[in-house]
This record gives sequence, C-alpha cells and structure tokens, in this order.
Amino acid sequence: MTHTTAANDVYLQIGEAAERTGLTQRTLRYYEEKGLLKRPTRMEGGFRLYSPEDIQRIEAIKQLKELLGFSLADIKEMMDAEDIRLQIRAQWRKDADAAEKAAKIRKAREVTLHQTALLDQKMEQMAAMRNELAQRLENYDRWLREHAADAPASSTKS
Amino acid sequence: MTHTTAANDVYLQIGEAAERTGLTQRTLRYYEEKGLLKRPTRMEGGFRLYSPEDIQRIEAIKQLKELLGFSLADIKEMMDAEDIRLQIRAQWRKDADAAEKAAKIRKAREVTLHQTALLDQKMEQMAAMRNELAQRLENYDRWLREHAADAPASSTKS
DNA sequence: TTGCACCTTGACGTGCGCGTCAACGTAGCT
DNA sequence: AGCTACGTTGACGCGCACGTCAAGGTGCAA
Repeated sequence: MTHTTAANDVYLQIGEAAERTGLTQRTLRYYEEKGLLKRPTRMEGGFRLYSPEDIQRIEAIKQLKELLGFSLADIKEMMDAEDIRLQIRAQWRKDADAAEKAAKIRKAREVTLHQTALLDQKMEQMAAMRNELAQRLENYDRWLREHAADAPASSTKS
Repeated sequence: MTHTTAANDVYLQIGEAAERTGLTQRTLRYYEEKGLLKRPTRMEGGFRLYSPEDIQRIEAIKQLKELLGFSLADIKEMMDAEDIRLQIRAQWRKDADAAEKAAKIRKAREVTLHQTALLDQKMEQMAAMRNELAQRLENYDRWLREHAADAPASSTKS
C-alpha cells in the first residue's frame, strides 16, 4: 500500500511476479530470453507487466522443471506445443481451412500423446520405487516394535 | 573373445561397465570422486573392477538422475542412507549394542520417510498433470471424430 | 525537482555434470 | 620383449541455469 504501482490491478511487475512464483527476477528474464515466456506487456518506460496468464505459465514452467527435472529446452518444446494449442483455439472461427486445422490438431495430439507416454513411464518407475521404500519402512517399523523393550539401560525418553 | 580381460568373470572393467550402464567412463569416475560410488576393487595395476552390485548401484543412480531429475547431491544423500541400511544388515549380529542399532534404524527410517514423502508429492503432481493431458487428448480425438467427414476434398486414406 | 524504490539491459561470474585432451602406466597376446 | 588396447590420474573446457554486479532509466510521493 505504500507506493506499489497499480495496487488494485492484477498485472504484476517483475519484482512481485518473482515473489509470487518463488523465482528470481533474473530467472524470469532468463526464461523470457530463452523463449519460454513471451515478452510480457510493458509500461511506458519499459517495465514488464505480467498478466495472470503469464504467472500461470511461469508456475507451469516451475513445476515442469523442479518437479519433473526437465531441462529448459525440453520445457520450451512443450510450451511451444501448448502455444500451438492455444493458437488453434484462438483461430477457431477465423480460419476456415478445416484440413489445415485437422493437421495441426493431429500434430498437437501426437505431441500430447508423447508427453503422456513419458509421464506414464516416469510414474511407473516412481511407483516401483515407492513400493521399495514402503517395504523398507515396514521393516524398520517392525524391527523397532519387536525390539522396543530390548534396550538395556538407555534413557527412556526420546 | 578377442582378448577381453577375464571374459568369464562377472567383474567388469570400467569400459565394459560404462557400456553396460550407458554411461561414460568419465561419469563413472566422477560419481566415484563425488562419493556416489565406493571405490571399486582394483586389479594389481590399479584397474577398476566393478562387481555386479556396483553395476546395480550405478543403474540405481542413473534412474534417480535421469528419471526423476535429482541432483547428484540429493542422490548421494539417498545412497548414504542406503549404505547405512546395508551396514546395519551387515553388522546385524556382530554389534551387540541394541540402543545404537535402534538409533541407526530410526535415522534410516526418518530418511526413508522423507524420501517417500518427496516421491508421493511428485507422483501426485504428475497424476494431476497426466489428467490434464488425458483430457486434452480426449478433446483432440473428439474433434477429429466429429470433423472426420467435414473435410472438403482431402484424401480419405491416413 | 528531488529522492528513493523499482526497473532496464549488458556483461561477467559460478556451480554442476560431465567432455576432452595430455602424459603415462598396465594387461595380455605374440 | 614388444605391440596395442585399455586403463590411470590430472587438468582444463564447456553448456546450462542462473547469480551478481555495474551503469543507468522510470514511477511516484513529498
């Protein structure tokens, strides 16, 4: 409330955007530089203004990177596919060439299919891993239960 | 069969180990240098000999890295925990101090619990993502079905 | 219009995860 | 003993994903 620019607007300057997404300003500029983010709208003087959609996109990127460990190059591919998707939705009525639309959609479908396959593979492996860990945990717990009273003279607390 | 060292033995030199695991010799040495792999047994002249267990461990590391995108530092933590686990199993009978064993086990349990939590979180997010993709796929397919006959004069095959 | 917080674009620095030589030793066949 | 493939330890290089100044412009309140 002190002197924050456009306090009631939903558009965020880079500082606020960084804070909200948990990234740094440098990172946001870097993503933009690498084509992961489109150039956001600017104020008169050139200050970046991030729309809510921009913020969403940033958080999507963050997830893909931190959660799934994809490289920025990988993510760019995905985002490009996503862009095509949105582009399709935008041009839904304007462009009348149905054949071309079908081609685009098939392309998008293919990419999406590939992504789901990758995801499925990862999830499968993770599930297997999780089972191993769970089993391990059970073993620990069982041992601790069985030997709960065996300790000779250790302090009983903690 | 040409002149491969100890062709009938299960122990592998670094070249073969690299080939089997799909990593490079440099990477294997690097992992060893970083403490991710224990120093493997050596031949007289200092050549590394990887045991089947070593190979397994290498492949575990590879999975954790490539599949889940963990950093080598993260993986080292996990492997250290795993080492403690194996150490416990090895010293099962020798060391009689039950209290100490319990402490180790509780520590290992804690680490394992943390790992499962991380995994669960990741899996949850991935499942959500997968749903989005699946929905998208459905939309594509539906569109393609609905507009299958709409195309003006496109070839009917494919 | 001055002041300060916030922003801009370079440009160089940094840690990770290796790649890539260089110089040299070893294993095993002949 | 010699040849050659395979290995050893440095040490420097590299691309990625940013971190970190530096030098300057912008926005807004006082």
